[in-house]
Amino acid sequence: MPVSMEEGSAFNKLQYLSLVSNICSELEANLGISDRVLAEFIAETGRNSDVVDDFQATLKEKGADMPEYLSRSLLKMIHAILPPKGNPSHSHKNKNPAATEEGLEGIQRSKRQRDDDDDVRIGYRCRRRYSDSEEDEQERWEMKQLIAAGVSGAAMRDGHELKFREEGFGEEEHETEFDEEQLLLLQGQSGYSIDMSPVRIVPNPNGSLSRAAALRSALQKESREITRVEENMRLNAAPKDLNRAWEDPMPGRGERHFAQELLGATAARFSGYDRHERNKRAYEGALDLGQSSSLSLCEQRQSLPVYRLKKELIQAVKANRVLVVIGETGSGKTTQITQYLAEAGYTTRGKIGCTQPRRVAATSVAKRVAEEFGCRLGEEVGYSVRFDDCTGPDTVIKYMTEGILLREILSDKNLSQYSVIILDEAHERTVSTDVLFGLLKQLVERRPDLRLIVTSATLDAVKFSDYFFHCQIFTIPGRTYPVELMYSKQPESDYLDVLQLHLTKPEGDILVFLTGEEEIQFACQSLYERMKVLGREAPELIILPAYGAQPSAEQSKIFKPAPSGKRKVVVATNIAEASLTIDGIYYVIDPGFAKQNVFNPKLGIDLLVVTPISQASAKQRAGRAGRTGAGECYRLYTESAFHNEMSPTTVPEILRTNLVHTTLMMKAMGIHDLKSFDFMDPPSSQALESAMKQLQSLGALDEEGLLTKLGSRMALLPLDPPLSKMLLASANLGCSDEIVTIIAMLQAGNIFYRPREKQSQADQKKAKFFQPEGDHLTLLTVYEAWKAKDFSKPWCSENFLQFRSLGRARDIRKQLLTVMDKYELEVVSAGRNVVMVRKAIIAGCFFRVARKDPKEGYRTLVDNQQVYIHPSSVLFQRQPAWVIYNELVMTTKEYMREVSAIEPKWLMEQVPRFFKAANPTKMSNGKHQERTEPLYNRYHEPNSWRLSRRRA
DNA sequence: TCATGACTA
Repeated sequence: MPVSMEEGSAFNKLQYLSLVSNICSELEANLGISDRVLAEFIAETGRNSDVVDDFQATLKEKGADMPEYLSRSLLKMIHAILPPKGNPSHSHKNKNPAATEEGLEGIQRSKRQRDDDDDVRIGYRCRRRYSDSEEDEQERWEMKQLIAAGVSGAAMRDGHELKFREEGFGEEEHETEFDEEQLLLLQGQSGYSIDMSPVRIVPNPNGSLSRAAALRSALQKESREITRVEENMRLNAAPKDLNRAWEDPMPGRGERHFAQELLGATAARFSGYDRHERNKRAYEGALDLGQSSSLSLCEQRQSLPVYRLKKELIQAVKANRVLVVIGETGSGKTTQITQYLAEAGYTTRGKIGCTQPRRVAATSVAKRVAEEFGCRLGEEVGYSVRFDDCTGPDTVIKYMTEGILLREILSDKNLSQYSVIILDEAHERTVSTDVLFGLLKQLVERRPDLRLIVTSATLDAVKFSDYFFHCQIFTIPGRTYPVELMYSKQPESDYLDVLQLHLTKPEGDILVFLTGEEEIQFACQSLYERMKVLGREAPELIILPAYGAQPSAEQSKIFKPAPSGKRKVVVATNIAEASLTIDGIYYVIDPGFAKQNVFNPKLGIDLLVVTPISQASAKQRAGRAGRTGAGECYRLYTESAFHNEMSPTTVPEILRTNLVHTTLMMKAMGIHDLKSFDFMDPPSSQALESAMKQLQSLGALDEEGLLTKLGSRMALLPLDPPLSKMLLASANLGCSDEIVTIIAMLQAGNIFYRPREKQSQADQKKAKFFQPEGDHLTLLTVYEAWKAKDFSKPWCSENFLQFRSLGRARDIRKQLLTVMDKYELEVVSAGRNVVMVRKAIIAGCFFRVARKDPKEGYRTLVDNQQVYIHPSSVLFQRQPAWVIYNELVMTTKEYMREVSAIEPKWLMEQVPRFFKAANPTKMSNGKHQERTEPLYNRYHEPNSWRLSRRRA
C-alpha cells in the first residue's frame, strides 16, 4: 500500500482529531467546557490551521477564556504530535518516534480516563461493510442478533471501514469516516495498535439487556470479544434523555459523585456496607427519575425467595464456620448470598470467593452480580477462569471455577486473601468439589475466621452436614411453578416431539437435552427440514444450540432474529448451558441419557459411556420448565425406568475417574497419605494405587510415593501427567516446539468437522493433512497449516476444520509456552526429524501401547486387552504393527483414538524402567481381569451400568 | 465404520 504523508493525508486528520479529543478531556477536567463547544470547534477549524490559535479564538467567540497554563500544556501536547509551525519537513515524516509515542500515549491515556468517567459523551462507532463470504455472513448474522437484542452498532473487527461518531449533545451528531487505509496509516506510523473498538451502545427500546446476555451465550462467540461489548454496554451508560430499555442499575454521574462525597475521599475501597449505601442511592436516584426499568432490577432482587431470609442467613453465617445451604432452583442463592455477605462487612477482612463447576456459570453469574452491584465487571465484582482473569485490585466478590481455587491453594494453602468461600453447586460433586471439601474442611479448623458455605441439593444436605462437623443446614425455598411430568410408554428418542409441541401449544419456549454436539447438529438439521416440509416460515421458530455447535450455512437460515414473542427451541447438553440461554422455558424434553466418564481402576482405563442420568438431575432438568410459569416436562423414558433403573443421585465423579492427575496435585500440595485423606466418599484403594503406580512409572513419584523433582514440575503444568511428562521429555529430545502444538491439539479436541451430508468431502479435505506416521503428526500438520494461513477462519470452514477448537488449541499452546518460559524449558524444533516427536510421545504415553493381533485388531501391552483403531484415525486403513494411542473409548467396540505408529525398540530406549522386563505386562497387578468387567461401587449393583449402554 | 461431557498456570 502506498504510504503517503503528503498534504491531505489521513494521518494528519486522524491525529488532529485524536488531539482534539485529548484536548476535550483536558478542558472538561479543568474548565468544565462542554462537548458542544468542542464539537463546533472541530467542525469549524481546518486541518492545517494553527491549532492552538484557532482553538483560543473559537473559545473566545464562545465566551470562554483559556488560561495560560492550559494553553502551554496544550501546545506541548500538540507539538508532541505535530511539529511546531515552520518546520513542515518533520510534519509528514515524523522521524521522532519518542515524540510520537508520547503523543499517542497521551491519547491512550486520555481515552482511558474517559472510560473511567461515568459520563462518557464521545463514543466510537464502527461499521463494517460485508462481503458475500461465508465468514461475513456469519458475522452479519451475529450482528443482527445483537441488534435484535437491543444493541445497536457493535464493533466487530479492527481495520475495516469505521465510522467515528460523536454524540451526546441533544440530537446533533457529527460523523467522520475513516477508512481502513487511514487507520492503517496511523497504526503504521505510531507502531501502536490503536484500539478503535469501543462502541457506543445505543439502547433500542425493543430490546433488553437480559436478552442480549442470553443471546450472547447462545452465540458462543469468543469470550473476550463478548466481554468487550458487554463492558461497553456498562461504561457507555445511556444518556438520560434516551429511553432506557434495559434495567440499568449503574448510578448516574450525579448519584455516584454524591455517594462518593458521602463516603469521603479516603473511601477508595468500599466496604460492603458502604457499597450497599451507594447502591441504594443509585436505586433511589433511578426512582426519582421515574425509570421503572431500574426499579425492576431492584424489585427483581427483592422478590427472590432468599431476600426474605437475608437477616437469618447472615446470622447463620456469623454463628457457624461451615454452613450447608439448600438453595432450590430459582431461590437466587448464587447471585445474592455473595452480595449479602458483602453488605454484612465480610469484604473488609478479605474476599468472598464463590466457585462454580463450569466456566460459563462463573462468568455469567459474575456479570449479572456486577450489574446488580452497580460496578463494572472486574472492579468490585469479578471472575477468574482459565485463559480469562477478570479481576482487579478492587475485586472483593470473586466468582471462579473450582479448578482455579485448587490452583490457588497450590500456591497459598491458607487462602489468606479470602474471608468466605462458597462452594456453589456442590451437589454436582466433581472431582474438584470433593478435593476442595477435604482441603477446606482442614482449613476451617486452622483458620477460625474463615467461613465456608456449601450449597447442596435437598438429598445431599444431611450427608454434607454430617461431613462438615454436623453443621447447621439452612434452607432457602425455591420459587418455582408446578411442572407436569409426562413419561413415555416405551423408551424412545425422537425429536419430532419438538415439532409437535410447537404446532400444538400456543406459547412457551422448548428446551431439549441431548448428549453431545453431533446429536445437537442432527436435531437442528432435522427440525429445520421438517419445518421446511411443512412450509413454515423459519423465523417462527428459533433454534439455539447452547452447545458450541456452529450452524451450517443451510441451518443458519433458521437462525434469524425473530420478533420477540416467537418461540425458541434450546438444544443443550447440560443444565448450566440451558439456564444461561433462556429464561422462559415452558417445556422440557428429557430423553433418556448423558455421557459419563467411567474409570475402571482394576484395568486402569478411562471409558466414556452413555449412562442414564440420575433421578436428581432429571428433577433438576424438569425444574427448568417451571421458572416463569407452570410448565411441562416430557420424559422420553418410562416411569418405571425412572424409579427402578435410575439411581437417586449421580455417583460422585471421584469414584468413577482416573485419579492420576488428582493424586499428583494433592501430592504437590503436601498431602502424602491419600488413603487417610478425609474424602467425603473415599475412592477405592485400588483406584489410588493404580494412580500411584502410574505416577511412579512416569517418574513423578519415587518408590516410597514421595514427589520427585520431575513430579513437582509436572504438577505445575495444566495437563494430565502423561502429557506433562511428554512435554518435559520433549525439551530434552529437542522437539518441544512440535510437542507443545500436538498437546494443545489433543487437548482442544474435535478438530475435524464432518457434517453428515458432506462426509466424503470432509474426508477428502482431511486427507490433505495426512501424515503416514499417524494422528499426532497429522494434527501438527493441521495446526501448522492453519498458522501459515494466519489463523484464518474461512480457511477452516473450507477445510472442514472447527475454528473454535483450533482457537482453543492456540490458547492452550500459548499458555503452555508461557509456563515453559517460566520454568526455563527450551522450546526447540526437531525440524524434519519427526522420529524425536514420536519418541517424546512414548516418554509420556508408554502404557498406552498396543501391538497388532494376528487375528483381529490390537492387544494392549499392559493388559492384553483387545482394542481397535478408531475409524477416524489416519492409520485406520494401514494397521501398523505397533501403535501408541492417546485415549481409549468404548462405543460399539473399544477404540484407540489419536494413534501413531512406533518402533518397539523405542520403548526400551525411552522407558527402560518400565520395559526392561521381557514380559511387559507387569502393570496389571499380575492378574488379567475380564475386560468388560464393569466399574463396581457402593451405589450400583454390579452390571447395573449395562443399562447405560446403547446396544446392551 | 465412528458418533466425546467438564476443568486447570
